[in-house]
Parts: sequence; structure tokens; C-alpha cells
Amino acid sequence: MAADAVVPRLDEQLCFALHAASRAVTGLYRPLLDDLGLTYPQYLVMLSLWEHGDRGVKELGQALCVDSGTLSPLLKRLEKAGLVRRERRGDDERSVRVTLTEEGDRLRAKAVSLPGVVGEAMGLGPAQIDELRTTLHQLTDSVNRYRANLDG
Amino acid sequence: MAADAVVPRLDEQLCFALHAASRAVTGLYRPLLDDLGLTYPQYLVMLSLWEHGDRGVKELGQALCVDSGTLSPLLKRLEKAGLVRRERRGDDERSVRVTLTEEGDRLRAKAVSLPGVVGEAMGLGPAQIDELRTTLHQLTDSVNRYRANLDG
DNA sequence: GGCTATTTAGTTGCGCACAACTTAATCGCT
DNA sequence: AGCGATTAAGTTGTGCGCAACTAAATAGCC
Repeated sequence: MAADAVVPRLDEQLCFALHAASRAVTGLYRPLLDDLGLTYPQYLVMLSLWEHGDRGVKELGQALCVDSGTLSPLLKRLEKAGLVRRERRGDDERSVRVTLTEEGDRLRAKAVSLPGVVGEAMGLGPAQIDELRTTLHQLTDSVNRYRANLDG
Repeated sequence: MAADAVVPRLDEQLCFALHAASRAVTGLYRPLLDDLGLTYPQYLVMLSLWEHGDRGVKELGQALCVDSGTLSPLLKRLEKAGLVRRERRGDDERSVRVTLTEEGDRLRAKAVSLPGVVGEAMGLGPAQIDELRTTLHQLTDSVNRYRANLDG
């Protein structure tokens, strides 16, 4: 086999396209989220809380695909910022309930404009966006199933 | 407007689908790259070097969309691992040339199998992959143009 | 030639992602 | 009831991403 054909070019690699796109979008959010005093991963946590009002650390971890090693310090920062409260659950002292504070709830109103701005910046039509999201979910599921089989 | 319709659900957000997919794929690469002693971002640098043999730090930064703040320590680790050499360029002492060592070049052969494994795990057909890559490039370009206009 | 502005790498500091580990509570089995 | 296994959250350490800054070399202008 030809040695120079063995490894694909960087910009042909789907993994890099994904990596680059994800970072570009996060970078687009950054200045917008700065106004709310949030980082992008913190914003994802707030989205989940705005949606459900009340979440356990484990639930948040499953929804966002992160473990407690990432979540614990992040939630501590959100708590210090006054957006969130953490309390041990009464019926199971192991688990922790994360709740929105008044201020955390109010922040939702300031986040309203974000999806619109980001959606516009992406420059894709509704059909393209829909298909992209579907394909990405499919890819993520497939990859995660594959990963689960590696150590399972 | 209805308050509960204001901010989309987490799993409807394209940005999160992107974020999750990118991390899933990186996580899939991790155990494979462990065998080569590389992290994923280091692998991207090696891909660029395998492709061009020889790159300036600035060129690498442009190709991978990262600045010297990320690249410098990463290259230092690759150098310490014996995969790469760094030397000031003669004609312009500001810039640094990054070169593959023998060992770095040999590593290419061990990376041959990666794209196949990852491609299979993604569970997408060739047409889907092609379209996904195109859409992602389009999205990245559009977002980065938008970002350039924010501070430009 | 001399001086400022720009360019290029590198450093520092913070937050996230993740692996490996710790601590504490609960579960489940006998 | 007692006790080992499991589960939940948190801690520690490493590497990446990025902003802000520094140091040194070159470019460009007078």
C-alpha cells in the first residue's frame, strides 16, 4: 500500500470537522454568555434546570454526559454565583438535589435571545439543521454503543 | 409568549448535539490513541505533520484552529515524547519549525487502523458521512465568519 | 539609522473533560 | 442484624481551550 495514502488528510477527517465545528459554536456562545456570567457548560446545566426546575447531580450528569468529577466543581461555582442551591436529599443522603435560586430562575429571561443569534450565525436552513441534528444524534448513539461494548 | 417555550429543550439544541457528538468521538479515540501514547489533540498535530512533514507553529495553529497558548505546551510534550523536534527558523528567528523525528514518522504506521475503526463505530453510510462533513464545514465557516464580524 | 508597530512563541491563570481514587450512605444477601 | 457490594458525590492530577499578557525579532516608516 502507498505510504502517503494511509492516513487521511486532516480536513477530510470527519472527527476533525466535528471537533472544529463544536469549538467554533462554543466560541460563538462565549461573548454572549459572558453577559450572563456563564460558561458554555454552565449554560447547559442551567438549560436542564430551567427545563426541569430541579435535578439530581446524577440526572444532570446523564443528561449532559459528564461525570461528577466535572459536575461537582462546576455546580460549586454556580452556587457561589448565587444561581443554584445544593442540598442533600432527605430520603437518600448520598444524592444531592440541585435547585434554581430566584436569581437563577430570572436569568432564563436573559438567555432567550441566545438560540436565535446562534441559529442565524450557523447559516443553515431549517431542513439542514433538522437533518444535522438527527445525524449527530445517530452518530453519538452509535459511537457510545460501540464504546460501551469495548469495556462491557 | 409562553414562558416555558422560551428556551429550547436541551436535546433539541443543535449546539448540544454537536458538543456531545464531538466528545463521544474523542472518547472513542482515547483508548485507541493510548496505544500510541497520544492524546486526541496531539494526534491532530501528528496528522498535520504526517501530511506535510514539516510545519511552523503558526501553520499548525491555523490548520487546527488553536493558538500558541494551546500549541506550545502540547508541542513541548510531543518533543519530550521524542516524536517531534522544534527549532528556530534561520531566516526568521521569531518562528519555530516543527519536524518529525524518526520515531514520530514511524508512528504513522501504527495510526493506519484508526480511521477505519472510528468510521465503523460511527454507524453512518458513506453518503451520510460525506454530507455530514460538508454541512459541518459549512457551519464552521459560517460561524467563524460571524464571529470575525463581532470584533472586526 | 533609529524608532514605533506588528508579528511570533511562549507563559500564566482559569474552567472543563476525564481517569483514578476517596468517602459516605444504601442495598442486598445470608 | 451483620456485612460485603454497590452507588453517589466529591477530590486530585493531567491535558486541552482560551484570554490576557510577556519577550523577542522583524517590518515599516520617518
